[in-house]
Formats: sequence, structure tokens, C-alpha cells
Amino acid sequence: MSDLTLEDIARQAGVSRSTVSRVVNGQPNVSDKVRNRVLDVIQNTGFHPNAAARTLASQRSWTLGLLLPHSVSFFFTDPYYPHLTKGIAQACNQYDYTLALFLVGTKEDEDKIFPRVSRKGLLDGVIVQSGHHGDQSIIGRLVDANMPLVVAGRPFRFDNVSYIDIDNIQAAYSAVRHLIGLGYRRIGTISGPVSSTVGIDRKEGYLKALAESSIPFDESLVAEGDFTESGGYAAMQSLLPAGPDAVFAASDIMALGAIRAVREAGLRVPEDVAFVGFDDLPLAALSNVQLTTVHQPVVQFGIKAVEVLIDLVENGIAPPRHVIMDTELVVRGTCGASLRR
Amino acid sequence: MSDLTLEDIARQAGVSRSTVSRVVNGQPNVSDKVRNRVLDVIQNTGFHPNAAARTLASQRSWTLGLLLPHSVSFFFTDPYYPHLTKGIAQACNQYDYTLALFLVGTKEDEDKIFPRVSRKGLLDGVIVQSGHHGDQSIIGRLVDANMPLVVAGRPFRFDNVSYIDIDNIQAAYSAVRHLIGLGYRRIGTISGPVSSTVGIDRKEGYLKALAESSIPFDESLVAEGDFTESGGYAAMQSLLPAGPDAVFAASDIMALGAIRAVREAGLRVPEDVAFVGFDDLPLAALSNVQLTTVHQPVVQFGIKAVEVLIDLVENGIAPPRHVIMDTELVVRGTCGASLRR
DNA sequence: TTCAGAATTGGGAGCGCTCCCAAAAATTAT
DNA sequence: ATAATTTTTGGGAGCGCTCCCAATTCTGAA
Repeated sequence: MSDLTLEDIARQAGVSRSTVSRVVNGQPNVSDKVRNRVLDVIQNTGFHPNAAARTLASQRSWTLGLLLPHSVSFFFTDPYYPHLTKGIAQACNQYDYTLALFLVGTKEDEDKIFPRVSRKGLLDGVIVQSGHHGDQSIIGRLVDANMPLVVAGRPFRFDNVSYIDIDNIQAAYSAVRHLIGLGYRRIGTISGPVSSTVGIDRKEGYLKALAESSIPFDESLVAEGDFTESGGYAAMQSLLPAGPDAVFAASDIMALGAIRAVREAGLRVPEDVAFVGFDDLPLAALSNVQLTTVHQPVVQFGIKAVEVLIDLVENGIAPPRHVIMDTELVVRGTCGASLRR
Repeated sequence: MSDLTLEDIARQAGVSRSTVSRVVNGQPNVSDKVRNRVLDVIQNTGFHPNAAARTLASQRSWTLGLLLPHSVSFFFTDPYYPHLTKGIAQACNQYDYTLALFLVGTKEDEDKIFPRVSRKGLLDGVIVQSGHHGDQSIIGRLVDANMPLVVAGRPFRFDNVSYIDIDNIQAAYSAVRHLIGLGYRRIGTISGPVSSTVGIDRKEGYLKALAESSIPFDESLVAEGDFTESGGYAAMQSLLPAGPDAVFAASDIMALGAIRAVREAGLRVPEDVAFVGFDDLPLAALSNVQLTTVHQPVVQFGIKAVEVLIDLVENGIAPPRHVIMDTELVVRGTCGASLRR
């Protein structure tokens, strides 16, 4: 039982509180003899220092917060979030930090949670998953509160903020280039919401690729999805009359919904409509489609976010750090690459 | 900025530290005049009491831990976990607790995390998602450490532990009864791993329903899945030669994989093979199958777990509390109910 | 008007650590 | 051998709160 204190251990080991503290924290300048004696006592008492006392005295909590704002519903429909959470949780564990999770859905949630995430004494720093318009408020408040902060995803404003992201424009561009290279010309897209940076950026990459190949932009080939399976399904139904021969979907889960719509319409993938998705989550390979998709390193993304945040905590928040991670096109079945060549 | 302390606020409001503390904690016995004066100062300084100091002094952290052991990989393949997490996170927020998340995959993870979850001063209590053999070790250690603890899912041993669960046997039983009632006789099952309580219990319910209707048990109609889509797919492939006319799958996600296998084999759902799943996650209704399934109240389950844990924290861990939540069969398309009658 | 009793307020002690500085012990140089 | 360093050890102060008890102020009944 850990109702023991440093003082108890000190008494049992016949040393002082300070020495035990040094041993516990792995500090030098303790003789081996004493260190081992203390270590023994700790070992067989099962002592663990009190976290609150340590935090109070050291002004460090060794706890990081993960804030998932306005994405509470997505958290369950899009496997992206669980994967990101996994990476972050793993990294926290690796670096001996504790992870506090905050799902904030409404403005009231935000107000209720803000005091807890902004206050020192609970969290050393915060990772905010962002990319949505509505997330900017909490980011601004966190910046004002001077909290060490890493945004996962490019924020809308606040370029004085550290963030880590992928190059969505470039990634989408290369996905669509791939389709063009395979000979498709009526290429549609199911974009993310225009209220999100990823929605905007991935669509921009799509447009850029078309423009570069002088393929005229056809508005009827663009539908906005919401990063859900059913959203992809609905978007595809609105696209079908325009007769696309290929579709770039801004997420795997939307691609899956879209493919379902295509098949229900009696068409084949990729023979009638080819697909490229985005994310490369396990479901892309598992599903009855072999989805060609843009791989983004979700787990590593989370790990990197933690690393940057710890850097901020330990070395100060200025200047802001910006990390762009690499993506890669993974060619599987749905783009029809094997048919065309 | 919250580098302010109680003392600062006290000075500004012309009262004592104790009075500010009373106001902050909503205690009675403060005159309205003084209370409002203090409240004003707090308001326009943006003061928040230091969490670590409060924890140290009160021996309560207002933080709960959620431990997802041996399920790190499931966390992403089975949407059940994100949903559970959502319920727990929501409830924590509602009751003004902070949620700390621990994903433990390996034995090393467990050892690394254990000191943090068991030690007072960080967590007031812990929720452990369980049901797997491998989870018992950490549960035992937590019990020994005298930590307020709620197990989500029936644990294997430790009936001196509080848990909350659904009646898996009964739920599976009624699902299979439904199939029998529709006239199916070669009913197979894709069970969960026998290393999990849900795997065991849901299979038991299946067997019970068969026995009650004097349908002989045919071993070739039972396949063990692993709660993944691909596991369900593989299990179904091994079931197909036995010619089932209906299948009870122990989770929705496995049912989806199984349905994919059936369709790839050129058979129809529910005409050739009917299905009942388990969970009733959104994907059951969204998917291109309209999955008949056992609804379990995942989010409420999480909320209940938090409520029980808070009860434990505030009123002592003895006697252990046991809560069994209701399930309900949701009839959609895949069981063929509409065809048969 | 006076005083018991209730309501309010203030301050000390303490929660269990870290950090700093001074004291003690061990080491090396003279 | 002694003096000058260096290494190790101990203890005080303090982190910012809560909790308890005593001091003060306010009631209203005698």
C-alpha cells in the first residue's frame, strides 16, 4: 500500500528524506551503498511517491491533455481518431507521461473543460486535434493562457502556434495525378466539409491536379461529404448522374460508403468507377474493396505530437514548431491500375 | 494567467485565504456580501485553484483512470471501445472529473503503468475494461492496492470486485431463439475468443437456445472469431461448408466480415444465410446490410461505470457493487424476419 | 441594555514532495 | 601529517491548497 511517504522510507533505510528523493529521481551524488539500501526498502515496501505532492513541489505534473473538440461524433464514425489516440497514448506511456482525455462536443463542454486544461497543476501541456472551424476558440484561449500546446492538424489562424500536419494539398494532388495517369478523365471527388482544413486542402490538391492536366473543372463532379460512411454514400449518389469514371474521396470511410453506392447502382469498382481514398486505415485493406489510398502515418503522427509537446514543455513554447509528415500513395485494387496497364 | 493563488485573491478581496477557499468550494457560512466580493475578484482575474495543491491537501484528485488492457489492438478494429470511451469521457465531464486514459498492450506496459494507476495522489479510482483472461493480473494488483475499481465486463475471478456488465448469456440466447422462431434449424455461430468472458457467455447462450429447442449441437457450425472484421470473414469461410441457414455472430463487426464472406461465395443475405449480430453499433444500421443485432447500451454502460466508481470513491469500496444492464434485440433485415412471415 | 448562542472569519498546521544550502564525510593534494 | 577539494548527506523552506479550531461579529431573547 502506498500510504508510505518519502519520510517513511528514509526512516527505514536510515537516511534522510532528501536522499530517498535523490534515489527515486535517479539523481547522481548518492553513494552506491546508500542507493542500494534505499532501493531495497522501496522494492519491498512497494513505495511510489505521491503524484500530487511531486507536482506541487516541482510545478510539473507529467500529464498531457488530449483535446478532441467538435469531433465527439466523428470519434466513433471515423476510425482515424482512435488510431491517433493510440499513437498519443503509446507515446505518453513511453515517455512516462500520463494522458488525460477530453472529448468536447458542445460549447458548454468547452467552458466546463477549459479551466481544467488551462490551469497549471493538472496538465503540463495540451494536444488539440483540430482542423475544424469551431476548434479555433479553444485554441485561442489556450494560447492566451500560455499553455504549451500542439495542434494536430493545421489550425485556421494562429500561426504563432505549434502544429503538426501532413501536406494535404500535395497528398491529394498526387492521388489525383495517379488517376489521371491511369487514363481517367471524368474524375470526381468527395471532399470533406469546407469548414475543415483537410476538406479545403484535399479539394485544392484535386483541383490542382486537374488544372495541371488541363482537365476542365466540372462542378457536378464534386460532392461534399462529412467523413462518415453514410456521408460518402450520399455524396456518391449525387455524383453518379454526372457519370464519373473515377473518384477521389477525402477519407477511406467515405470511399467505402461511396463504393457501396456504386455497387448498389449495379456498377463495378474499378471497372466502371475507380477509387482512391485517403488515410490508409486498416479497413482500407481489410474490406471487400482493396482500396487504393493515401497513407498517412497516423500513429507516428500521434507520437510526433507528443514529442513536440514535451519539447515545448521542457524547452519553452517559443518559437512555435511546425512539423509536416510524409504521406504515400498505396496502390491497391480500386484505382484499376492493374486493369489499365 | 493562473499563477494566482488563493492568497492573492484573498488579498485583493480583503478577506482571508480560508474564506476564498470556502467560496471556491461553494461552502455555506459565507455572507453574501463577502461571497460576491470574492466572486468578483475571481471572475476578473480568471483564477483557478491549483489542482495539485488541492489534491495534496484534500487527498482527492478528482481524476478517474480508464484502463484498456490487452485490447490495444481491438481499440481500433472494434468500434465498441471508442463508444465505451465516449460514454465514460462524457460522464466524467458531467461529474467534474478528469479522465486519464491508459492503453496497455503488453506486460511491460502494465508494469510501467501500474505504479501510476495504483498510487493515490493521481487517481481516485479506476475503470478497467475487462473480460479477457490476460486482464486478470492487473485487476488483482489493483484490488491488492485497495484502489477503488470498477470492472467493465464480468471479470473471470474476483467476485469481491465491483463490475458492471450485461447478461451476455441471456442476450445471446434470445438472439438465437429469434432465429429458431423464424424457422432456421442449421444455425451456426461465430463466437468470440474462449479466452474472453463474452466469448464464453455468448456461446453459452447460443447452446442454451439450441438445447431448449432440441436442436442437436453440430460442432462444424461453430467457429471462433476474434472480434475483427477479417476474423469474422475467416470464421464464416470455415462455416460455409457446413451449410448454415443462419448465423449468430458475437459482434457486429464480425457479422459484417461474415456477410462479406457469404456474398463473395455467391450467396444472399438473408435468403441463403440469415444473420444476427451483437452490439448494435451505428455501423449495424449504416452498412449495406441492415443488421439484426442485440443492442447493448454502450454509452450508458460507460456512464454507469463512472457513476458506480464515484460511489465507490465517495462511500467506500465495500461491499462490491454489481450492475447488469439490459439488452434488446433489434430486428432489421439480415435475420430475414420480413421474408418468413 | 446585556449576554448567550449562532453565524462568520482568520490563521496555524499539515498534505508529501523538491530544491537549495550548509554540514559532514570521503578523497586528493601538499 | 594536515589542508584543500570534492562528494555525499541532512534539514529548512516552501509549493498552494484544505481542515480544524479559535477569535470575532452578528443575532435576538431576556
